[in-house]
Amino acid sequence: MATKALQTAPDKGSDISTEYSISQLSQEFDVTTRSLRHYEDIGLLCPTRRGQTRIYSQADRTRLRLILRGKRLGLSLEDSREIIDMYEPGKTNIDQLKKLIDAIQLQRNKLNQQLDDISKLLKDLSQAEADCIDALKTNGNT
Amino acid sequence: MATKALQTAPDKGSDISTEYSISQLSQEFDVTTRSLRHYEDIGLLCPTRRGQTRIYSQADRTRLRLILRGKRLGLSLEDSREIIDMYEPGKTNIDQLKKLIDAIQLQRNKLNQQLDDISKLLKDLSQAEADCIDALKTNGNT
DNA sequence: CACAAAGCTTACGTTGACGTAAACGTTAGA
DNA sequence: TCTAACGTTTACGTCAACGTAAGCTTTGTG
Repeated sequence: MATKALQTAPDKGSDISTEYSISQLSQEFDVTTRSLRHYEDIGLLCPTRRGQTRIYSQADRTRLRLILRGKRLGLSLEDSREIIDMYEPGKTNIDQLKKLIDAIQLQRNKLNQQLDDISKLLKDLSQAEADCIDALKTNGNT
Repeated sequence: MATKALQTAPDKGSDISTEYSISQLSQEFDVTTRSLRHYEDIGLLCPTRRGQTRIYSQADRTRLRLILRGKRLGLSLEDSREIIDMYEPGKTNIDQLKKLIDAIQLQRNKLNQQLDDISKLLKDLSQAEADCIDALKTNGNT
């Protein structure tokens, strides 16, 4: 099913405790609790509650991972929301599915552009580094 | 030399006119003139002037390309400044060169992380797409 | 019991990266 | 000559993504 991407491998370390407090998640992913609450404010996360206290599930944790991956790639939270929503079901409407496939292709194009950008940047860095080392050799003993 | 990365191939189309107005650059790279002036405000570009009017050189054009590439990768303008400065000379100081090499390695690590993120995202997208198509087949005739 | 640690809400503040408007100078063409 | 197109500066506005502070409840511990 389409939800597969949001399910994580059973996590053989911490078996039963498939629950996380806000500070746990905060520490694990090195984000502030403020950010986690913010992501909830804008509907990117929706932990359940025990009383007032937020309880994060495995799915929440996975969503957070996707959010942060998106951030590393320079996506806005809105962009991430779109992408994350791609993994969600409930899009049984055929037109929606077709639109979704288009959106996926669009994202793919952007990512491929990024791949290209990165490979160029890596090349440039290598060149810059080589120039540095060269300068060190040439200049290092004057 | 270390400036090599900032020099462009002689550009066999427009030979002599190695000069660009702000609107030319703006159109060519699809950015607003406001952005170009902003990049200058924060010292990322420094076109010469004819009177008051900005004149952009090939080097400026290349710097702009690097800035925009950085943006596509989600870098802040400050990050881009650091990277761009890596290509600059005037770092004849040996300690600076060594620090530079470290900075380059750091950037390389970040980029490799991005590569990893992207490949994962691409995989996820493929999976989501496959799920979509599957849903279309299964559901398309009910 | 007191009090520190962790949680909560509300709400104003901040930073980066520009957008937008006002008010003005220069130059080419009808 | 005048006006349309392009250029300039100055300066306030905006939006996303949180930071930060205030004030309050809940919970475990010496």
